[in-house]
Amino acid sequence: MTNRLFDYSATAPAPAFAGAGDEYHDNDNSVSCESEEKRARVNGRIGFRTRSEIEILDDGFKWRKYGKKAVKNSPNPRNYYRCSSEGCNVKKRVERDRDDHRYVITTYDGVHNHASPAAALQYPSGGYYSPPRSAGSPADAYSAGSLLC
DNA sequence: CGCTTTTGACCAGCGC
DNA sequence: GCGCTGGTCAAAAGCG
Repeated sequence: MTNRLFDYSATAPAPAFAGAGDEYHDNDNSVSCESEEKRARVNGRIGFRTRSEIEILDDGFKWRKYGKKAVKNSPNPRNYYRCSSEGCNVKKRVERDRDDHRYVITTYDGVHNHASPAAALQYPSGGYYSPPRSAGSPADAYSAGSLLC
């Protein structure tokens, strides 16, 4: 990786990272989503779409790719990333939007139990988690709950 | 030298 | 019971 150029046209719902992470979920509406919710049984799962030309969004953490798989839902392959920090078992799923190729769907699985290297440089206050620099308009950011269904 | 990336295969879970 | 999809691991190669 090494590309730090990202269009933060959209930003991740930082609050969800805090730990409470009760998932996103537009709630109501998807009854079929329930099974999906059960399967999740992992707290701190967030999905959001970002308008970016690159699929590797540098959110300040060091991600190591550990797998790639072509899913039937989208003609594009899905990439699986994992936080390279020891003790941090946060996983990230990145795939291009099926309808808008200029959008990438990023799904975080888990919560970082350490401050991001980049955040440490900017927020040496020993913050648990520091939101990605630059606050964009959450307009594009939306709960991918319906998307994952 | 160390770390990351890449591809393939294997396994598990769920649905029909 | 079988098939399918998704997800993860492992080994090797390349690059900085």
